[in-house]
Amino acid sequence: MAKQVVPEEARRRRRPTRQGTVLSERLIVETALRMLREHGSAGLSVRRLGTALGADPSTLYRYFDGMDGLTLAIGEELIGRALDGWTATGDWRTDLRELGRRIHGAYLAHPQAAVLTAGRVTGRPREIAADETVLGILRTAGFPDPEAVLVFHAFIDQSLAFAALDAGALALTETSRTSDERQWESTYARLPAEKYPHIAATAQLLAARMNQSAYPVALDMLLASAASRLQALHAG
Amino acid sequence: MAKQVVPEEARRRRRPTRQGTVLSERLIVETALRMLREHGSAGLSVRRLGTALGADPSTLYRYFDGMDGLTLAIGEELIGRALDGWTATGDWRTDLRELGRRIHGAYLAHPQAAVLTAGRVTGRPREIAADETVLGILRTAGFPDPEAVLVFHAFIDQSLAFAALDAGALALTETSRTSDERQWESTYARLPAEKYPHIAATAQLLAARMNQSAYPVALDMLLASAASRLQALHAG
DNA sequence: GAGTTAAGGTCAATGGTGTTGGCATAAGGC
DNA sequence: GCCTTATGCCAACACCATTGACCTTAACTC
Repeated sequence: MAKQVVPEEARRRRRPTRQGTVLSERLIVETALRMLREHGSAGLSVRRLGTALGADPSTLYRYFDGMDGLTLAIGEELIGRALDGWTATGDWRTDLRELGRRIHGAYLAHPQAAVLTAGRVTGRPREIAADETVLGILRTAGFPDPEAVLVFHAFIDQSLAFAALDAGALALTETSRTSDERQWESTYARLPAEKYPHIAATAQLLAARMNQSAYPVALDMLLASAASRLQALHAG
Repeated sequence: MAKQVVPEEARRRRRPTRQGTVLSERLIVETALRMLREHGSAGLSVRRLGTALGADPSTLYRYFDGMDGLTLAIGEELIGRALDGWTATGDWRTDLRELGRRIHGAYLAHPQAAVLTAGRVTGRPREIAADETVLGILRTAGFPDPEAVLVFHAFIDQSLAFAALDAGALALTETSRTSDERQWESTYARLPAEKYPHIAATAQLLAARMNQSAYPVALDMLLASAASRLQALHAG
């Protein structure tokens, strides 16, 4: 009966596994993250995680109520890492650009976990702290509350949306990913100019661009638009 | 040997399955979409799809080179539906806004499918047509090629990224979704003003906003930024 | 129409997955 | 040192995608 999961704080007996390792929630989450990073998207499975820890796979169900609980724990760890060590400069545009890139980057560092967690509202302390920070930057910059909330919403969701999208691309199997990436050189670059004049005219530029993330550009455009809204408000 | 997949156009012999259905790529994709809508994202498997079609699961490998190929075909269908019946007005900003909303809407109509496919580059005809259309709008509007490609990339990926994010929220189980949605009224609205002044000050606005999609706002901001770039180019 | 070819269906098997119930053993409280 | 039970292990279950071998029959040729 692996139904009852004992919360980490209440854990008393720590019996080493057959191979000698002593398990803990921390150790499991960290090992899972390492496996994801090292062995790619297909790298994480309960069985593999078990053997990596030197434990029977079913043992993990004493720590998490299933694969879902494990991924949530991983996601929580990711959010925490996103803002570690950030400090404000006082310039709202600089600060938001940096924060956006950090969020995006933290998720991309663990694509498989990002795909699963980027869309969820956890309501946990570190997520709340991030929201408070972004809202504070906007309100301090002079955005009136309704405008601040609009921009905040667009900023946060855009960051998470691109994180999930770009993470999804990284999380594909090796073959799927290179197949997707080659499309811009193979299929698109060879389309007939009569039928697809615009693609044909920009084929070089497309091939050079489309395999990167569009997030930096989209982020700068969002910030530029916000800046001109702010200016309009102050002028009027 | 199920390695060779015959392209749909070259298909000559159509032998009915044991249960009498005559297969085709169209039929398979449509059945897959229906299964995704009805049974959720975990509801689609080769086996289930096979039985739903009255065919042996392995038969599907005569039509697609695996689950991946099927996913791409579904994505192609979705993007195709987005553009069905659209006509240009000639005003680039109006046209792009409408296209963006159509893409976003088409994916949200099939959230589970959108989650699977929004990140993929299919390189199939209808996707190519969509790309050609958007690029054409930008180049015709007067964006020089490098700028047109940048804006195109940001526009397309932003639309797909938000489609995937918003679809992900819709694709959650009922309980997870309402739990996520309630966060803004329960957790966030009750935070102490001393520790979270900005969230507390805007709690009402947040609760009203955060459960909608931020895509329309983000789209308008992107278009506004593009417009001012275009203006700057013509002025300089 | 008869003969030939191979497309496109089926069957059976492989090696993977998450998950669970039962068992045994040792950790920690007494 | 005893007793309880938490916790690790084992075996099994029900799925999954994918593949190779087989066989049926549609469609093409003469």
